[in-house]
Amino acid sequence: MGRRNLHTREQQRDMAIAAAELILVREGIDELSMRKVAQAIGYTVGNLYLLFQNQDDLLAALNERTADAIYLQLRDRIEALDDPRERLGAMARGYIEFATGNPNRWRLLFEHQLPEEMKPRPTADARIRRLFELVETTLGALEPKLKADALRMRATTFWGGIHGICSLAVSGKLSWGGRSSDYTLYCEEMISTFFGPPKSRRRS
Amino acid sequence: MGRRNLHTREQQRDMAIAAAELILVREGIDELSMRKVAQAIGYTVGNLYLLFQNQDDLLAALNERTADAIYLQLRDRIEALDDPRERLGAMARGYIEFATGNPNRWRLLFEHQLPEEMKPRPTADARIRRLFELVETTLGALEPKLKADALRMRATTFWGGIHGICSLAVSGKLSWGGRSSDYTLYCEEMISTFFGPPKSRRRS
DNA sequence: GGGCGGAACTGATCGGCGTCCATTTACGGG
DNA sequence: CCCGTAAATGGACGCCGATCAGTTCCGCCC
Repeated sequence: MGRRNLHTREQQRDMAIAAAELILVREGIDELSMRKVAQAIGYTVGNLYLLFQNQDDLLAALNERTADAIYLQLRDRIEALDDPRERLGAMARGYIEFATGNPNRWRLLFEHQLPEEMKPRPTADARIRRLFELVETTLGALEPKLKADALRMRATTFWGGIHGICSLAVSGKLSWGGRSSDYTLYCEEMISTFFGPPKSRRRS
Repeated sequence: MGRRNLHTREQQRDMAIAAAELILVREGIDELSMRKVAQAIGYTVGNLYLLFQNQDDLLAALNERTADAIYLQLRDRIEALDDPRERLGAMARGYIEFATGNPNRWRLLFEHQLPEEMKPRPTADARIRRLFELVETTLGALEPKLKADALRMRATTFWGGIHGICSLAVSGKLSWGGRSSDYTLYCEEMISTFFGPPKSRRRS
């Protein structure tokens, strides 16, 4: 076969990323190969390299989707909430739920190191920064007395802590320190430690 | 060549693990292959499979060494300290310093997922549990009023938070929330949040 | 409408990988 | 001295990421 023109370049890119995401979710990171992606979208391997620079380029594009998905999920969780304290809790819970509910996507985003030469990916970094700024803004509403530097520091530390819970939960290593697998409990403990006990304590 | 008897099985295992660690540190995870390890110790690839069940088995053995190294480093850091608060701080700083100083070894230990069928590795899990219990014991000395369950919970949450700082630092993603690359600052913030300001505040 | 330039896509190829196993080597007991 | 057997080899297999000369056919121009 030669020229087909069934899909535009952009359509093919989208198809490839979606197919890669499906393979990632269903079969795991190790099973995600360029050959499988190519076969899934009905093209050859060589053609994939006209759409992406290399495999890591495809993975980076996939990671952008994941970052968007997390951002949107957190945004949905907080849009009906007014209290900053509740917002931070909802965001933390949403983050952990995404990580434990989509471990492969989460791991690829945060634990797969891209080679050095691909570092300058402004769009990808911007997606994560947007996610982080959501935390920083909400935290700023809760503790308005903090200066910009202190606020950034506090937000980073807090979110790093939540991120650590996710990291251990996803890799199944939280159980090393006990038996409980309800990661939300650790999340609540982290929130309480940073921001004190919840305002309205439910009975029992 | 056939039978050589230059080294015992156990010696060959140790040589292979040491060689793998060297490659891991010098060249990174992606460059760590069975073929390179075999060549480094002067044997063939096939012989490696008489020493290890497969590549993940070798990596698991390597990870045990890393866990030991972290444990010993933390133990060294705290043996001259009496105050539990200072001990926790020293452990957290030691953990972060190990992670940022040995990123490849740290990543292999915590971010490389072994396949399901290798899950029952009692020795490996015990090494990590020993490390965690060091935290839990020290925390118990600082907050003796906590019951066992609450203590475990608090220790897990605290260490998860420190672990998250490490995770973001190692993957270079802490800078997403700012510019500071002094990970120890986040560490101090986390400690202060959990245990209050340091007892003896140095001037300035 | 016909032909042709070039875009679109293929598929064979390369080197490297993890894994396996039939074969070869040489040590040590008889 | 010789032979059984443990020790180690090396080549084979199927998969991987990546490359690129070659093939096909769309659409423009005359």
